[in-house]
Amino acid sequence: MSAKHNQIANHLITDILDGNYRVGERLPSERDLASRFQANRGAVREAMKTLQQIGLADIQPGGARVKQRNQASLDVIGHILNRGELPDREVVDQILVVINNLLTLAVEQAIQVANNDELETICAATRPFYQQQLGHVEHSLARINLLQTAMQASKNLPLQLIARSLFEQFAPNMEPLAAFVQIDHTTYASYAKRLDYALQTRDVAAVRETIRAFATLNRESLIKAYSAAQSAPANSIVLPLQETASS
Amino acid sequence: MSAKHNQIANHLITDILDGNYRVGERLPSERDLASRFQANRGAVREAMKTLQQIGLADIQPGGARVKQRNQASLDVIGHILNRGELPDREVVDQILVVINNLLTLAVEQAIQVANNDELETICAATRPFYQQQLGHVEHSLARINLLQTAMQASKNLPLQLIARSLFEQFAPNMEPLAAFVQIDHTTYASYAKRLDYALQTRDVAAVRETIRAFATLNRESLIKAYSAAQSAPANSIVLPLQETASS
DNA sequence: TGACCAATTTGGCCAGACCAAATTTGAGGA
DNA sequence: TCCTCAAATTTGGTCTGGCCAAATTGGTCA
Repeated sequence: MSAKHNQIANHLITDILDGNYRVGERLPSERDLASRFQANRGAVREAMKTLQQIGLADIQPGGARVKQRNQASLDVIGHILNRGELPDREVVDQILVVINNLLTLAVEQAIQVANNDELETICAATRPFYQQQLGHVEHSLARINLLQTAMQASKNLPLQLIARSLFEQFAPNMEPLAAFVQIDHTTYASYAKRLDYALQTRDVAAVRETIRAFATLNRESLIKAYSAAQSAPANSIVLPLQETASS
Repeated sequence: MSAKHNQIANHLITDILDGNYRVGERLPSERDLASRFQANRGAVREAMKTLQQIGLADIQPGGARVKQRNQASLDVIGHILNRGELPDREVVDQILVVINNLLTLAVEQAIQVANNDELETICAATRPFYQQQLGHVEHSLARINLLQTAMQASKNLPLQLIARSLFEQFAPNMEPLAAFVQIDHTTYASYAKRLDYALQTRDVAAVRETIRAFATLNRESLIKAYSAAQSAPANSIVLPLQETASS
């Protein structure tokens, strides 16, 4: 499917994240990797460049060396989540904390710098939660929309970039859990209503508190989803609606 | 100095950020760029890969197209700050807001998850501010250390990655302003002392308030620095201690 | 006018080669 | 025996030239 240099890059990334190379250790040379992957050195070169920009390897004349994970770029998150059947629960929890925090900041900033019309766009994004009956997919889209709208209204470019990068790596990797997520529409609706009101009154404290409530709700639903997913056989993850099939 | 593909990449990045290519517009072909920069296609190829991973261009068979700035990766920030004599004041302000927020979150998390020894490392990082006489450089290093220590203690990987990426793009680009920054050591010391105490008593509200105070202080000193820098001729930026030289 | 098809352009990849810097190695001296 | 320093090797950076498949483009035909 994907381009060859991506295959190579992904292979190397997986190897590094799996700990097959120790930090500071030298990666095989480009020529070596080229013969291993039966590829041209140019393709390997591009893969190495990916590693470098993800921040997993420091590549210099003389050899490429593995860097520490917490010295990497934000773009590793997606690859870290991508390992294993389910995304790492701890990292997911940490991401939720950060996203919640960024969303709070965005709305706070929006209240400070946005005019009524711009603020109204955020309010509009809260309404689907309590004015409509949403399916799983629509609910998810509505949440994404709320996040993006808030980021837009904050007019804070770095904030937008961070939220985008983080979320784009987060969302697709949560797919395996999606089928196990139960959404408490009623509670969600009431929180959304509160957020809407808090925004219109530009009540920062209420906004902060409401988003915190959202976060708690999300976190609880995620915990349940993990429990459900882990108690289900691996082969039923793709088809959670069917009976437990034979191995 | 730098590698050729970096020169090409920087040139293209500057062009895009300067608006020489409209969003959605197709970039020149790799072969075209290769002849323009008198370089090999392979080098251009690596430069294009940089653009892609910075998120400024979407590169596909058929042509590479310019993306919107707010759809880029966090790694554009450095390049955005790098344009012009002084870093863009508005973006700098936005970054300070975000960093302040991330620091607050980190300390909050640390208070939640870190044991006393780990929390003590943050406290230790506050002490240089009020137990020692710091020069400009040492003061700067102490601030960096405080930030990093807090991130470490938060044990939140995404948070660490974001803060690191953001700060590493921010700090070097503030260099042109460094000479104009006046540090209010006395106030800084008193805030540091408050933060130390708040940490030891695990008082989240006090921490939050103190960091906000820090942020205000930083912001004010930055505003003054901009005023000073802008009133000084361009050629004196490098040598701010000398008399205003002839144009 | 609009749909369809061929020619061209473009990115992806490959082969082999040269250079400069870094690493490794080995020889010589203390 | 151990250290030092220079030679040989390895490694990344770049180059030339070429082929392939997908996307774009332009012209043709209905």
